[in-house]
Amino acid sequence: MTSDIPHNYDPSDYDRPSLTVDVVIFSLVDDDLQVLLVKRKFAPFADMWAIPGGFVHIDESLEDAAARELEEETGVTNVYMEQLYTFGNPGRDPRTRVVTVAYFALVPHNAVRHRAGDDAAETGWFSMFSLPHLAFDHRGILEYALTRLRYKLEYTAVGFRLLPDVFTLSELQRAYETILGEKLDKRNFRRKILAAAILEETGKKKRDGEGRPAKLYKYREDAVAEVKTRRLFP
Amino acid sequence: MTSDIPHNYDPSDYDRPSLTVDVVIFSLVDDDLQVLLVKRKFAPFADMWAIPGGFVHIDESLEDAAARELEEETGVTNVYMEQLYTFGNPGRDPRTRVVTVAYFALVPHNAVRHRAGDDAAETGWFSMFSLPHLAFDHRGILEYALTRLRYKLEYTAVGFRLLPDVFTLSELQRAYETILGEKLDKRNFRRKILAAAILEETGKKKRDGEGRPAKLYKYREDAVAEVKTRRLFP
DNA sequence: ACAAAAGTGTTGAGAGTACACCCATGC
DNA sequence: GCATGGGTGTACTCTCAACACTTTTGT
Repeated sequence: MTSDIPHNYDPSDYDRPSLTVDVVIFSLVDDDLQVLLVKRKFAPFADMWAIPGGFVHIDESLEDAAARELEEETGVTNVYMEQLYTFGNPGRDPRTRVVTVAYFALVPHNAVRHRAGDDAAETGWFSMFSLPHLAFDHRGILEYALTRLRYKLEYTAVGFRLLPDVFTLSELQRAYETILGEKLDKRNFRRKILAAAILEETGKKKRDGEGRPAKLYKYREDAVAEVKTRRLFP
Repeated sequence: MTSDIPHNYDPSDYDRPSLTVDVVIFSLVDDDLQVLLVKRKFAPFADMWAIPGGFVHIDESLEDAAARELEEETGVTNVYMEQLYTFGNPGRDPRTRVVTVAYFALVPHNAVRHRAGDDAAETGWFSMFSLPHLAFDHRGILEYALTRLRYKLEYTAVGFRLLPDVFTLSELQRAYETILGEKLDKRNFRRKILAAAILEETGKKKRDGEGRPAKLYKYREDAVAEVKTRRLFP
């Protein structure tokens, strides 16, 4: 019921958990699924890597707080982002009770502003498949985020949100293979991804490197992102 | 990163959102999907119906807080419960900033303690298909919970968590039909539910009412609850 | 014997999977 | 002309969906 309490109830400061948002920022770098981490400056876990995040301001929504953190770290706005899970075990932060609402974001790597030490915090991209030691319960959060991302890719077509505005089907397939960790059949991949009807040809071709130039595709703005999953019952 | 801030940072009380858990308690009553609501005693929304919930204690996990609220309202423990979503728009509580972590629970109606006004709060079961006016954003939370429950039933077999320990396949099918809002084919339903291999016969039969006695089934403790969903990519 | 609910199989359609060769370009 | 990656079709299998009658009990 969200707090049905008499007006005179006055919880002391110590009774109330702090609330933060953390944002798992995924990107593809050199055919590798990477995540942006920041080096902590203060105790606890000083000098350890952690998922970027911070306190929720009193007048902003959780989504806005997550988007703000994302922009502070990457300069990027308007990317795919969804709420992942809320982690709140006592003891996850040794100082005090902190509950964090975790989000995950998919950002095209070419859109990221690579900060020139502008606000001093040290950040770095790390492969999801060889993570450093992490502060708090952040390792578990990242693993859960990867599970959710993989699951999502299996029944939707959000993978292209990690690519630039226009991309080839081979690039998209490589993205799926990188994240899912398995080879996919080229013909079946193309048939299914096109059957989902969320991409359209740009009419242009990618002409670089070797080999035959590839058609460039883009997201159809009018499309619904979710491919309807097969149901257990008719 | 969950609050990387210097030690001397001291947010005033007003800077910090309050945190609650709300629990959407589903049950089947007379072949109807119902939800337990409580009547608020205090402003705002005094005398309106609301989803049961309350503050998270400083030393309990979010799951524990949700389970505590559930038990306070129903006397029930050990039921299916999962985190639904965290709602935190500023303005959802007109007094102050309140962020709520919503859970939903599936409880067999026969297990519910029907409170004899024991701790004074008025509670009531309401059909999900004819809800009263609700406090805060609770209508939206219930609608989202129903969507998630339906979605979940489509690719898992958790429906039996709304039934008593033993049940017939016809009862289970009626539960699915009630929640999904559509008729299901008896033969296909049975084939699929049994193919999921999470139920087993008890060897007993339900002998009451009219007609041929039905086999009673129960949950296989060793089964994995999640039926693997069909993947978009092989 | 009849009313009531439980239980049971088959067939056609559509989707999923596996699989190999030709095409367009740059050098 | 050859190396490189892009692009295409088909046959088999399996799952899904639709559909109707027999069985067991109580009265």
